[in-house]
Amino acid sequence: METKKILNDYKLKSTPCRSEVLQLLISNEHALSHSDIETKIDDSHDRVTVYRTLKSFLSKGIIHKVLDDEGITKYALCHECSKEEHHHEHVHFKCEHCGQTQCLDNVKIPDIALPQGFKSKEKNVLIQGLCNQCNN
Amino acid sequence: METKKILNDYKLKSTPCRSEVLQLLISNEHALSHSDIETKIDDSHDRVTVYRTLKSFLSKGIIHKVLDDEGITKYALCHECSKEEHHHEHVHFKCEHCGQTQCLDNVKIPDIALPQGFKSKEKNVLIQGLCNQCNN
DNA sequence: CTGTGTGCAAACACTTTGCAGGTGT
DNA sequence: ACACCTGCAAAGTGTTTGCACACAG
Repeated sequence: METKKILNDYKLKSTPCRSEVLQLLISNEHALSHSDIETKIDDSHDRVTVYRTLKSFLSKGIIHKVLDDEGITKYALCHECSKEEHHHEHVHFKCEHCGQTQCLDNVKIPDIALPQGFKSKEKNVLIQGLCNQCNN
Repeated sequence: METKKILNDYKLKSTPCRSEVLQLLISNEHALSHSDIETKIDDSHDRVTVYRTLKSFLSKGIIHKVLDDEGITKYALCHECSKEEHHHEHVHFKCEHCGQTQCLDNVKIPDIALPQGFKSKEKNVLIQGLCNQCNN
């Protein structure tokens, strides 16, 4: 059980709901919304429990939030983060054909010069277009 | 009445609610959420009417959506758009101290190279940090 | 055994829709 | 006069909270 080990690592108790949600996020290359997750896991898990599961994953840094262009909150694994250090300076991409959102972990956000007086602490980039599956 | 002229230009009937919302957006340099707007205009206007007003402004290209880091939808005037042509390739900035979100119209989004097969059509950048008012 | 996670019910926030009546041009 | 805008009521969706019970370590 890979998920059990991960949960232990992050000091979260291993429970069926957490394992299932985590497994889903691990095996899925796209960011998933709460409702995506709800429909893909076992019905027996309550909607509220899934919310709380995601919240606990977020607070431990196992996953991060991805906002798409319509403000829909999605979640994806933190591939580049260790427990101690977090990097989210990668680009998110939403395909307008298939609707899927993904992290382009290898595409870093360039520096952007701001006007006098502004101080940048965090950057978030969402690109929309056609993904490599839909662009033919 | 500047607002009346603008509404006419965009082929929208001039009504009290539209004028008031438009005036508010014109005189405000920050992006405003629906609830910001609701509290700042005359109580007599129904919440629903404000939603519809914003939707009509959006569809005519008078304003554009700005999403902040928490997925809150805000609205700001299109300074750079004409009726025919729309540019939104500027950076949005949210100050983590005062909470205000604004368009940095002069800060263009740099080109970002995507992996093989991806095609970019629209880019959206949100930077968080301290604005020129709060950074001292 | 103890603290944490879960399920259920309910509340809350945000946004949309249908309809009847009112208003701008 | 007519099309369009508005207000009200209601419903849909997404998310949070309180509480009693269940379960993992």
